[in-house]
Amino acid sequence: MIVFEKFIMENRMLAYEEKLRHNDMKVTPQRLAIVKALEEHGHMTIEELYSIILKQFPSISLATLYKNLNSMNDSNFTQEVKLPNQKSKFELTKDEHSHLVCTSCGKVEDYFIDTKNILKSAQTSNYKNLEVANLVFSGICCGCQNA
Amino acid sequence: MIVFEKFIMENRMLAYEEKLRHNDMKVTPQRLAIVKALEEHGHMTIEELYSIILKQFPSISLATLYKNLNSMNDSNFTQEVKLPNQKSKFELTKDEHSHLVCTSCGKVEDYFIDTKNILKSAQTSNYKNLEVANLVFSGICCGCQNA
DNA sequence: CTCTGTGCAAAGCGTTTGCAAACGA
DNA sequence: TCGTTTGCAAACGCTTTGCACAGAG
Repeated sequence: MIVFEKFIMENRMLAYEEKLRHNDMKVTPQRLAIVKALEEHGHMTIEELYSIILKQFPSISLATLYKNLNSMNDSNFTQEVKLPNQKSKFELTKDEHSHLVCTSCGKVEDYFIDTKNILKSAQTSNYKNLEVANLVFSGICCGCQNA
Repeated sequence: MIVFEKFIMENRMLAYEEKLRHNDMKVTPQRLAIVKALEEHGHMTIEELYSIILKQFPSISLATLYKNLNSMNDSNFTQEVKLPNQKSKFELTKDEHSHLVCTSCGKVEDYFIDTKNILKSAQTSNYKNLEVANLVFSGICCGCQNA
């Protein structure tokens, strides 16, 4: 089973390498480390990313991290998630989804909800073609509620 | 009619003064200018606010603006609105509402939508008491569509 | 071989802080 | 009068830039 999951993960990383090349970005170890960290940890602030990657690349510079995040954001490979009362976090771009945020521990979770109806109900006389819904729901997660 | 509207506005400003005092904030001309600008212009970035207020108070400093926005945010008198692909804007705190954003001109509009059902539908096994929904809808506003 | 990416140091920019003087209550 | 606020200047922290070298394709 563990072997199987490892296989899945390796495959996913290969797909990311492909995607990087398709976006005219070279596949460097540093870049892969960023992708892998985001893949493993989900939503991360720049500092969190930096401290994780620093373990693998003690010589990596913040400038490199910023440059990479910027180019990856530009090519829509990654995305910034703006959150209330928190620093922005970054995630690998996936299908459109919403976010659940714990106001106690700050953790962010993806939530796939169909936004078509919500978008439709938000149409006004001034906006007839709303296309993107950026939804963030806040509350206390079960972990924090039990503690 | 114009007299009437002026009366309404003056009344509103008096209410803001009250609210400021209730939050242990002194009513200074600078503070009132910030409130008035937000009341008149709706959603403003710090730079927009600064350039407007500078016309009334050529000597106001950015530090004053920041200090005031911070204290007013802390007492929930104003609120920061985080937007995709834009700098944050600030608004006077009103009843909970959502935002419509034009991806072309960047304008932000309040939209009062009932979030109870949306919140309910976003409950997961990990979040049973979602309380706040931060919704931003993006599209092209009619003004930009016609142009 | 060429062009992009990396790492470093410096610059840049937005925001905050410390302090003396001004001001609101 | 007393405590808060203002304006200035300096400090601060995060992000970007320029450049020489390293590395991917």
